[in-house]
Amino acid sequence: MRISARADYAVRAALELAAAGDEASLKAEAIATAQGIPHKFLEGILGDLRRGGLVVSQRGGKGGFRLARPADSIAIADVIRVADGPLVSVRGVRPPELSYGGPAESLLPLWIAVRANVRKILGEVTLAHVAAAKLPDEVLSLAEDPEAWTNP
Amino acid sequence: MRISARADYAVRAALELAAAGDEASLKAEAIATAQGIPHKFLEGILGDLRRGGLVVSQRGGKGGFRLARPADSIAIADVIRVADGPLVSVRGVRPPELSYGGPAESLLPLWIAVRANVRKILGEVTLAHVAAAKLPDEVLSLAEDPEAWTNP
DNA sequence: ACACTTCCCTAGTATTTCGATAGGAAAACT
DNA sequence: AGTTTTCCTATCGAAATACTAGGGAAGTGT
Repeated sequence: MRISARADYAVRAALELAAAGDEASLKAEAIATAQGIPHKFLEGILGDLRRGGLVVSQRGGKGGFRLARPADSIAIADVIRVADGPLVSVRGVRPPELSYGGPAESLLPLWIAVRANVRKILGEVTLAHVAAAKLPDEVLSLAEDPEAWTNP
Repeated sequence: MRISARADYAVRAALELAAAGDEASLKAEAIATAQGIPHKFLEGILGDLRRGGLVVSQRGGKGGFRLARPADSIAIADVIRVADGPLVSVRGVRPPELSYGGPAESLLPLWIAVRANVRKILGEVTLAHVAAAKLPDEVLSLAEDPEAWTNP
């Protein structure tokens, strides 16, 4: 279960914009160096965010990008979906489109349960939450369990 | 956030073995046709499961594969880890090895929370649960919510 | 008008994943 | 001995991922 570089970069770029304020605009290059993201790659990702309606852009000397909506109205899940497609997929397809036979039949409800659990977190946490380092309590309590940080 | 073909296939193969009983053994070819998995690709995956100590193999005419331990002692998470590496990774690395700067600092605890939530499900559900189509109640109640099946 | 900046678009490359195929050695059964 | 099946290696191609390069379009400042 892996989160792609695209998704990670998209969220981090959106967080830089959220931290800059809903009015201010940042240049792609500034975001790239601030977050250590290859800047031409980031340009493509920002294009997706723009086409997805999450950011607006401005060309020219005083140009750059800024959020299209307030940071507390954009969930992390929104950013990932626009940049990277479905939040959770199995072999590239969404769980409801899968079909399993024989003893694997109950695998589908299992993937659905996993997806529901991921959605519950990423659909609720917004850019404003993360940028301000104030995660909701339920999320924080999950992350604070020392066992959650152990490796295997 | 994607579950790879390797992981999906590995779990389904393990489920076929679990359904066959802890004693019986199945040939790779039989598992491949039962689950519609490319059989040479599956051979490689079964090799990983063997090296990971989850299955044992036997060559020759009456050969095949069987589970190395009872099906109710093998979690879905165990199978995925052996076949596909870490359960959850960001850009290919495990969350604890990541480091974020600036407004993205709280992204790490967020990924940790997501991972903890995924673990809670996949670490608890065993091959026996799924093969018998009897998921634990907490998991079932997540999967039964109609909203969990909607697409976006 | 002109230069400069920054976004925007297309194309190209390297690596990995997924899947198919192939050849052959080792172990077990009939 | 001969068949079966795992096991190991190797390769190949298509697609996706993670970038890189170059140039055109839109905006700003002088």
